[in-house]
Amino acid sequence: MSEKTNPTRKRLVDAATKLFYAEGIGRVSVDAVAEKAGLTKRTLYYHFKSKDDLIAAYLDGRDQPNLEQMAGWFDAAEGGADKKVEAIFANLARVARHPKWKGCGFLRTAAELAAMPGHPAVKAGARHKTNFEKWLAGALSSHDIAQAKMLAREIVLLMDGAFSSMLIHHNPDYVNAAGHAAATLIRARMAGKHAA
Amino acid sequence: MSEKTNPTRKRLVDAATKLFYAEGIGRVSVDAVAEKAGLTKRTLYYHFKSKDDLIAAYLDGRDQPNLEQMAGWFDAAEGGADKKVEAIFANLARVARHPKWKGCGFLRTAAELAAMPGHPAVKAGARHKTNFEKWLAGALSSHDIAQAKMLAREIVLLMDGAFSSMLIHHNPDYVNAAGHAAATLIRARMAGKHAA
DNA sequence: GCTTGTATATTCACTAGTTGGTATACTTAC
DNA sequence: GTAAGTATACCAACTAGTGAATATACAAGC
Repeated sequence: MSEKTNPTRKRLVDAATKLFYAEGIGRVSVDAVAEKAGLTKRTLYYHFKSKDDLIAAYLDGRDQPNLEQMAGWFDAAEGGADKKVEAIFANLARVARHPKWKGCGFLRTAAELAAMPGHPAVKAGARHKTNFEKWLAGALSSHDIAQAKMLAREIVLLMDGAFSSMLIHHNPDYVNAAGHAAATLIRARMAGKHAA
Repeated sequence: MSEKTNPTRKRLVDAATKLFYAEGIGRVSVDAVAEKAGLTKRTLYYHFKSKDDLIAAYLDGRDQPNLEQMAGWFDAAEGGADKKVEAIFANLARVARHPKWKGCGFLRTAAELAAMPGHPAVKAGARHKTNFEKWLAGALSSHDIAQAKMLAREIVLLMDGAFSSMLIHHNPDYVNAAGHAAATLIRARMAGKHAA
């Protein structure tokens, strides 16, 4: 049985995902994850060699679903690339209003593990952010946007800034402002198609 | 004796600042802070009613020094507002290379305390970010930049995104890209002076 | 069909250390 | 003497991780 589809392992990762995202990795004990999964801690340690290993599995498991969420919002929006990107931010501002929303799990984990830069979970976060940036660059260039790579990076920066600002202010205006800035940058490139 | 200038209290806040920033608030015990300050834990609890209180004092103490750092970089740079803002990011990219750099303490604390949105330390972080945004809006408008408030918010978003991206990728290119995007947005307003 | 062997999967009970916070007593300055 | 400040010693709860036993699944031998 594949490591990824093992049902017990999946139950543990699902439980870890809910708890780690809701409370933060440092505030959730391994016992709590095992109990949430309806298993004992010893079983957890059979499937994961350490808590750090479990944290990395949690973030690895969020990579694809998150990318699909973003791509779904982009594809569903009407209009040009500027409107489609702005729609991602608008959807983000909407879901961020929900009381269960607690920011970007990748960024929060990196913040908690700042003292351990080589931690596998930080690397998983970096991979996800890179994947998102690459997907966005591809989506922009297929909409005939000049300098899609540079633009994608700028939009990622605005999005991570939106996550952070929303987390600290609890005010969706910041997310919408980021979306507006992203759309402005895109339109500047749509018109000119030359470097800024 | 004022609460802020009490020397024993200051020793404790200084010790907390170093440890909390270096390790993260969840990974530093109250005992460790007391020991770093050369005092006992009981003395710490005489001056602070809880660890949460100490965390808030740590962030409150960073507000002014951080603002002065940013303003210093801005003032010292040659050129127009675009160059001055870009200089802030360039300095950020420089200091972020230092191995002791561990991101923005305000954002990291908000990330750790995401499950406690009303926590006094999160509020202290929000106050600091608001102070910075206001200072930046004032600095931009005194350089004759149109829509300084909107622009200041966009730059703050880019900066928080730069902090986050740098923390997860450990690559200063992200910080410089954010500075470049900020300068681009400023120049767009310097030329046109009309809404985007 | 039944036993046995073996690898996988799970549990119970435990450890050694750390945590935030406190009860009590001592010291110093006025 | 008294009040502010500091220290010693302690607690009950919780932490990540482990040792040893057990349960389940499945195949081989007969």
